[in-house]
Amino acid sequence: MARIGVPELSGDAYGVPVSQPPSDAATERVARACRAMHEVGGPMRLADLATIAGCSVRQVQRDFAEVLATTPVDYGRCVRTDTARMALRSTANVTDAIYDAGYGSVRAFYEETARRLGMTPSDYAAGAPAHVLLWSVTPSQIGDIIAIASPRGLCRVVIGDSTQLLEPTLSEFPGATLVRDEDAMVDVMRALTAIADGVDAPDLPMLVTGTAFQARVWSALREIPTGETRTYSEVAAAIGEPQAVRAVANACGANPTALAIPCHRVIRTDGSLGGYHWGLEVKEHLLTAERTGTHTG
DNA sequence: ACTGTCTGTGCTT
DNA sequence: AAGCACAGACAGT
Repeated sequence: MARIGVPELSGDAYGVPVSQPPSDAATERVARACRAMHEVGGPMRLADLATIAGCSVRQVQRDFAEVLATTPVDYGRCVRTDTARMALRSTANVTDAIYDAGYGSVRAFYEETARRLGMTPSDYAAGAPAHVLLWSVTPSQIGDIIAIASPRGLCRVVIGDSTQLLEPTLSEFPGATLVRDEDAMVDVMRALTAIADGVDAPDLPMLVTGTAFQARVWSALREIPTGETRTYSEVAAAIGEPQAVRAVANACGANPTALAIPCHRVIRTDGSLGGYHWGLEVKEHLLTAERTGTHTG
């Protein structure tokens, strides 16, 4: 039976397919390239991005694949749809907003955003190449953990009472064939329960999609080490948008893969917990477990 | 391990 | 036909 993840990268204590955290140099190059595209408001030529990043074209492509799990052009398109979305929110003139965002025609906007704006990340995942999605559920200290994955990575992780949550969670992927497969998912579930126990676990390969902004927030969250926390303001600053504190909080709340993207490690500046989609008791339990270090190795 | 060069494929104009 | 994005393979450090 197919295993989840990237077998050739496996080989740590959990036997879980590991995607190594990107290097600082790669993250920095990607950040520079992204900043440039945000200034332009859309995709840029690869050669220009390479100049800005200070490396070869090939390296830019590799960095984007590694850090953001996407390509430079695709990221640029996300930026452009984000730009259009903002513009549409603040103006009544649809046509001007679409042209200002960098689309050559209203039709081009609808052709591109029909796939992006109109779709939730879950819908996108269901329509992605992997039409067969595997799922599993396991009990843990913080409640049942339900995980759904494609062969390319985790798509969804939810926490709670499986008798209540299972049906609606699986229903989020109406276009996919969902197969319960404990065998293929065993290592993934082991890693997720480790995180639930407050134990450090390797990064899991993920196949999630969101807006360009959400992608930046989520990759920033993955860099918070086990046992540490950041404030919403700190995360906003880390992605170069110090004023976007509320947007960061929203992106945390939209995290499709609980635990794997550790949004529970983001708290308020005053030290209070802030919010958590799966219940504040769960967030508190996770942070306490991580802080007291149940680390077994 | 990280990076650049070369190369083939596929898409768009 | 030309230009471009992309990713695999390979070599240099």
